[in-house]
Amino acid sequence: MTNPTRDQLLSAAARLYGEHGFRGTTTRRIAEEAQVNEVTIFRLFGSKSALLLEAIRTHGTDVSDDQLPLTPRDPLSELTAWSAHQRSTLRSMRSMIRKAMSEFEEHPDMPKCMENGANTVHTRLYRYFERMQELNLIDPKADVRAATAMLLSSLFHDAIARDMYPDLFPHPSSSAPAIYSRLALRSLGCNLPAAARETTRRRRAS
Amino acid sequence: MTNPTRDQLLSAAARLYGEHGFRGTTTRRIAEEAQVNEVTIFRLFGSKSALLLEAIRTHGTDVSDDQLPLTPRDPLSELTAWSAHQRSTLRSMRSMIRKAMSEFEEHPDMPKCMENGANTVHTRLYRYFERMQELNLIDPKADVRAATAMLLSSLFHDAIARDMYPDLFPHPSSSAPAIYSRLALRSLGCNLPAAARETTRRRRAS
DNA sequence: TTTCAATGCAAGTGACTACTTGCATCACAT
DNA sequence: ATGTGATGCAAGTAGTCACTTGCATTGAAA
Repeated sequence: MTNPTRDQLLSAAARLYGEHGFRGTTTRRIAEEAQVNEVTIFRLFGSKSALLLEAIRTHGTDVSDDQLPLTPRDPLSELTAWSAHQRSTLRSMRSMIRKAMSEFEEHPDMPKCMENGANTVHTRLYRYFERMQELNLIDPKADVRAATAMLLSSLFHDAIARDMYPDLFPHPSSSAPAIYSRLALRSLGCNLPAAARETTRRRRAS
Repeated sequence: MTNPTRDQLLSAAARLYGEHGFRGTTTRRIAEEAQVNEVTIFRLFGSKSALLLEAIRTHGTDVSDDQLPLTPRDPLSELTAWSAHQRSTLRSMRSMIRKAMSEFEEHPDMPKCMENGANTVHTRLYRYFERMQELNLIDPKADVRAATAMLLSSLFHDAIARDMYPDLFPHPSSSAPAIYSRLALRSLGCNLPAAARETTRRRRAS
């Protein structure tokens, strides 16, 4: 059952939360943004908190359509595409993520709303690397869990902090997912087919 | 010239900022924490903003004593020690960092206060890897800038987010700096002396 | 002792905030 | 036409907040 007023309020709240955080997202602001009367917020949600919590739940667990195949065939390009996609998603949500993290102590429910999304992404990548290990595409002794963490940390940090500290990240920005993916695979001792390896080398020469 | 009232206010403000952010750090709270009268804030600093800005400047650029040598001798252990130290520093500042990042749009000065610290750390690590490259300790073609970014992102993310999403990071926490360092060196194609490599393998078997 | 600077105390100002209340309007279903 | 639910409007409540003002106190220096 769709209710346009509810939806308007939820998306307005989510957007404003990303801009102003919990305290700075006032009920007056939300009402204006959603073009409804302020009292409607309390009629529909009971309180500002309840509205914001539901807004983050709705908009904060947007686990994007996953593109990592179950069976790795061309790891570098698969991983690059997936990384680019994840970074883009995180980037589009960066303000909200920053706010939720910031308010961990005062509103622990906020980052909590995003935990499922984060764990899902982590599990997907971890499985992919495990599968690669089973197929002997990487060093059997490689620390797959650590590489997973490292690649995700790079994507995450790039997504949420590049606009603040641009010099800390690889340039151009569009190449960063490929760069991180290559490094991650390399740290895993990835044995690429000779053809794929030749391609990689040529690209790096240019 | 030291002024105890000023110092008290600055450190109270910095601490409270880490807990409550800009808006949630009220002048009344600061005064109470510092055990001074609220009006003193305006006498000494003119406004809440000015106090908070100076507090973050004072407490937010704590670039810890650097332990990376100019000439790499034992990269894995040097890097591990350095990483552990950086992570510890970041961890101790994590609430403040989260707040400052969160408030980038509304108070861009806050993350700005930390930029020098971040760039300094980045430059140190980058130089270390470059030096390694000059000494032929790593692949001459390795992307040193990318590996720098990747290791720092891992340390950063671990420091500021482990308490929120513990399952995303390597365990035990105390081993994470070593794990990240190993991966980073590996991604750079680090040629460790045979003895050092043997040691590493034994440790992983246990 | 007097003076002066630093700080405390108390009251206040004007603006903001989440939320409530009572009445009115509108659109849809019966 | 009537009834009902959803929403708007307007006013209000009680509390919070950064900041100001006037007077008082304290400690150090001359």
